[in-house]
Amino acid sequence: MLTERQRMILNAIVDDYIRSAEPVGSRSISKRGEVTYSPATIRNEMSDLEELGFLEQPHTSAGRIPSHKGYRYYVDHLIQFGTLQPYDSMQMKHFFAEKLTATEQVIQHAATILANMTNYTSIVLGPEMFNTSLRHFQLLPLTETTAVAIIVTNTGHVENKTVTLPEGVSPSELEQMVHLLNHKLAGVPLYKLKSQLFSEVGDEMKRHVNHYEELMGIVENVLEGESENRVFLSGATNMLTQPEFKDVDKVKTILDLLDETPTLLKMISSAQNGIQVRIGTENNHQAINNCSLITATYSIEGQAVGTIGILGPTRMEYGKVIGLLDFLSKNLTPVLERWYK
Amino acid sequence: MLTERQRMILNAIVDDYIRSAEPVGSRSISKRGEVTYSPATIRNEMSDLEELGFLEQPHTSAGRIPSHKGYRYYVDHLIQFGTLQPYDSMQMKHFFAEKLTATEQVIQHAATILANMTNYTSIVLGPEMFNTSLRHFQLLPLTETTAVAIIVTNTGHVENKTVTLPEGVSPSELEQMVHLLNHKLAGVPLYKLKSQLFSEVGDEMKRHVNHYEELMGIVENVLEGESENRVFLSGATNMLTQPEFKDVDKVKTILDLLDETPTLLKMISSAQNGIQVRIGTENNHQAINNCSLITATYSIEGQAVGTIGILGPTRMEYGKVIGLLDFLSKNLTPVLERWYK
DNA sequence: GTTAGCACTCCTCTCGAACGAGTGCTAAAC
DNA sequence: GTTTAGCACTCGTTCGAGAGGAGTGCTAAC
Repeated sequence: MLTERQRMILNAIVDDYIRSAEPVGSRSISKRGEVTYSPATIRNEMSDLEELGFLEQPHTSAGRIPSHKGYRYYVDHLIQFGTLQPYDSMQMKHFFAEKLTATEQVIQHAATILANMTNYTSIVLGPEMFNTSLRHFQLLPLTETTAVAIIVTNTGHVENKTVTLPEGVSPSELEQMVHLLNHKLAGVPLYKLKSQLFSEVGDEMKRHVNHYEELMGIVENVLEGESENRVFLSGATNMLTQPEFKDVDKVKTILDLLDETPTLLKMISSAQNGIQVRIGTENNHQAINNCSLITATYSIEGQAVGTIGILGPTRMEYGKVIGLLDFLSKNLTPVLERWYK
Repeated sequence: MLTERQRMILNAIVDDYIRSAEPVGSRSISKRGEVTYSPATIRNEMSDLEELGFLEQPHTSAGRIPSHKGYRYYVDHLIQFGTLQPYDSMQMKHFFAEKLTATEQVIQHAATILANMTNYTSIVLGPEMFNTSLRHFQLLPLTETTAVAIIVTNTGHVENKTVTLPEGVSPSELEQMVHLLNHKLAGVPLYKLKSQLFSEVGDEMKRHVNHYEELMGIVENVLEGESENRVFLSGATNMLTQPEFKDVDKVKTILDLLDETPTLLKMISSAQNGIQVRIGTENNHQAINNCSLITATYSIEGQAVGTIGILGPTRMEYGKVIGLLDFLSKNLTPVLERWYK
C-alpha cells in the first residue's frame, strides 16, 4: 500500500535511526543520496508516513523515528540480508572450526559468540530432549536417608538431584529397582519416560519392591526440572551500552527480567520455527517494551530442537542479526547431528 | 591515637554518610544528639581528622566523606554488631527452618537470601572438596568415540564431562578400568585422588588395559575444573540501585567483572578464615575500587570449606552485613555437617 | 508533482544571578 | 585552655532568560 518512494524513505529513516539513535530529519535523508528528492518533498512524505502510523515524532521540531509498525514493515518488506559481512563471516568460520566435545558446550559457545558479534544479549535454549533417550539411570545412596539420582541421556547430557529416601528401604531393594528401571527404560525417549515409567515398570516394581509409591515419586521428581538448566544467557551487560538504556532504572528492570530463568524460558520457547522477529510490545513483557527479540530455531533431522535468540533495543540491526542467526542455525545442524547420529 | 571525641565524630560521619550517601556537615552531626558539641567544635575536629587522612572533602564548601582509611578505622574500631535486627533475625530463622536436600542448594539459597536482605551482591564459594571423597566413578560410552564421565562425591556432588575416547578401546576394557578405579579409589579424598590415581591404580592398569596413558589423561581431565561450578552469584543488579553507581559506565565494568567466574573465584577464594573486610583498593581490582567486599568462611568440623561474600559500595552497611555473615556462617556448620557427618 | 522560502516550534546550551550548605577564622565566653 | 557564636567566604546547585539551531509545515512559485 506504500508507494515505492515512501518505502525508500521509510527504509532510509530506519537505517539512519538504527545507526545514530537520533531522530532523523528530512535534510539528512536528502543528503544521503539514495533518495534523490529535496528535503521538502521528503518532508511531505514523512508527514504522510506519520499519519499512516509508520513514523513518530518525539516533539514538533524534531526529526522522525520509526514506530513499532514502522519497524514491522521494515522487517517484513524492506531489509535485505543474505551474505554476512566479511568480518562476521570469518568469526563464524572460526566458530565452526573449533572442536567441541559436547552438545551443550556448542550451544553455550554459540551464545557467547553471538553476543560478542552483535553487542546485544543472546538467549539460547539448549537442545530439546525430543529424540533424546535414556542412556542410564543410577541411584547412589549417600547416607541412610539420602541418595543422589543421576540420569544420563544418549547425547551425553547428565542430570542429577539429591533426594530423600523413605525410611527402611534396603540397599538391595534400591539396587533391584535401579536394575529394573535400566533394563526396561534404557533407550526410551525422554518424553515418553514418564508414561512408560508406570505402564512398563509399575506392575513388576510393585511385586518386588516395598515403598513402591515413594520411590516412583522420586524417579518422577528427577525427571522434572531438566529444562531450567538449558537456558544460556550471554552479554546481558551489553544492554548497558545502548544509548536508549542509559537510564539505570530502565536497564535494571531488563536485567532483572534476564535473571529470571523461567520467564526467559517462556519467552524463548514460544518461538516459531524458522526465524521470528518480535518487536516491542509483541514480546508481551512490560520490561522489554523497547526491545526486540529475534529468534531462530535449529533442527536435527528436520525437527526443531532448540532456539537461539538475540535481544536488543527495538532500534536493532535487524539485517545483520537475522543474517547471523540464519547462518548459524542452518550450519548448526550438521554439527549437532554428529552426536545424535 | 584518636581522642574519644574524634572517634565519636568519625563514627557519626561514617554512619550518616552510609545512610545518606551525601557529604556530612558539622551542623547535621551536632543535631543528631550523640555528639553534644557545637558545630564549630565539630568543625575543628573534622579539620583535624581530614589532616590525619580519615576524611575527605569533595570540594571546599561541602561536608566531609570518609576516606578508605576512615572506613578502615570505622570497621576495625568503631562498629558494633552482635544481635541482628528483628526483621533480619526472622528471615534467618525462615532460612534455617527450610528443608533443603543438597549442600549446594543450601549454599546457593543462602546467596540469594543474603542478596535480598542486604540489597548488595552476594558471591558465594561452594563447599570445598576438602574432606570430600570419591563415592563413585563412571564412564558411559555414548558413541564409538565419545563417552560421558561422571564423578559422584560422598556429599552428593556430581561432576560430569563428555570426553573423546582413544581409537580402538573395547567396551570391556573400559568396564575393567572403571571397575578398577572404583575398587581402588572409592572413599579416597578428592584432593588425594590425583596422586593416588597413579600410585595405586597405575601399575595394575598398565597390565590390564591398553591405551593406559590416554585413559589416565581423561580421568585426570575430569578431575580438573570442578571448581568453576562452585561460585554462586546473586543480586548483581542490586549494584544498579546504589546512587554512587548511577553512572552506567562505572556499573558496566563492575557487572562485567562479576561475569568472569575465574576472577570472582580468585577474589573470593583469597579470603582469610573468619570475617574479613576489604575496602576499596584493598581488593586489587580497578573495577571495584569503590566497592568493599566482606567475606566470611564457613566450616565443617573446624575446617574452613567455603566462603560467603558480600560486595557493595565502600559506603556499605558494614555493621549489618558483618552481623549477618557472622550469624549465617556460624549456623551453617551444623546444617552442612548433616551431609558430611 | 516538485521544490524554494520562510515563519514557527521547541529542544538544548550557556550564562549569570540567587541561593544555600558548609567551611575556616576570629574573638568572645566559659 | 577549651568551647562556641559570629561572620565572611567558597563553591556547587538551581532557575530563568536568551541565543542558537535543528527541523517542521505551509505557501507559493517552478
